[in-house]
Amino acid sequence: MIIKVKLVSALNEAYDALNDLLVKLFNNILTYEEKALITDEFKDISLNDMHVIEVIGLSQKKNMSSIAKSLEVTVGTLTIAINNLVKKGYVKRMRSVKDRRVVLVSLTEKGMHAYKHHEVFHDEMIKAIMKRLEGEQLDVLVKALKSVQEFFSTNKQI
Amino acid sequence: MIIKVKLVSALNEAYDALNDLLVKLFNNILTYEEKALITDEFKDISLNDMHVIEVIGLSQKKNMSSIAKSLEVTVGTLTIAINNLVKKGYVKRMRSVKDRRVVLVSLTEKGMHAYKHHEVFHDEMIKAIMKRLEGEQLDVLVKALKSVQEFFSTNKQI
DNA sequence: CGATATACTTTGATTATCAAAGTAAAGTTG
DNA sequence: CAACTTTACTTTGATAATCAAAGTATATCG
Repeated sequence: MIIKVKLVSALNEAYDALNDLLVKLFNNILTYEEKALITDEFKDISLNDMHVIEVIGLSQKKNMSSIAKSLEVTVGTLTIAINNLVKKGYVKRMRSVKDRRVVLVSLTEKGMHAYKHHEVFHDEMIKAIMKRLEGEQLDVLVKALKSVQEFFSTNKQI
Repeated sequence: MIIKVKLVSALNEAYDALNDLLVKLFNNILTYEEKALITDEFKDISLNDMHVIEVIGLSQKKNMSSIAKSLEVTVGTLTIAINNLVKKGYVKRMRSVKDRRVVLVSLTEKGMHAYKHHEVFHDEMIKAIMKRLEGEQLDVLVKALKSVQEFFSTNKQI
């Protein structure tokens, strides 16, 4: 009897802790990320802009459709975001020579700096997590997050 | 030598996995929540509206300033959100009799239904997460989330 | 009573977003 | 190969969320 009660209450504790943590985390991550990213050097771009920059990435030119898909916005919305980033000097636009309908987008030097700045933020967050976990706990966490992530990605379109 | 390389690469793997998972999870949870909440019954309110409803809560009347503070928006922004929710019948506005500058806000019947709907969503999400985790996974997840939360809340105002 | 503070609303501006219409290039087909 | 369809993107018009600053009404303090 007692054992059962104990088990249940441990589960309840985990339940409450999870609920509480998820709510708080969501609130904090966004405001933290915003404040961490929008420094004096990059004061003219929004968190949203930074996410566009993140998706464009350092490696190679990307077309509008694929960027829009990654960001889960319409191409029209992306056009406006890219207009802004071009105006501010973070991003270059080019027409593809192969297919002249296609617009190829890439980061300027300034855009790459912003990208690296963002990377540092992510890095610190991940390191902060890893520092606090010992040995196989890290493994367990990765597995746990994977299965949670699976749930969300498969149930995404309800 | 080999052992060291192995260790480092295991850590790197964990690092990459964590980074990837966190980014994906964050995006997916938001879209999942949005889709789960905005059903046929509550098709006229946004996720944002739902968060306002959540903060108002079931218990007692709240004034504008305290709600705005909880949501971390200006009172002006909240005024607009509340105008909408009143127009749609989710929320009631009253003047305090004690201090007639103060506006007291509470949920209508319809608002309470929406609140409960949201609660069910949270409950199902947490249960879905818990169901997928075995043994110590739950513990480690909670611990990891706690440390992340700590990281964010202590570093919040940069 | 008059000055100041507080609680809220309004206003004007900006940003993000979408759906739908528009434009231009590429592909298909009779 | 001319006409139609599809694709890739931009533009337009509308809406929502947001802020800072100005405005309004009430309360408090000296």
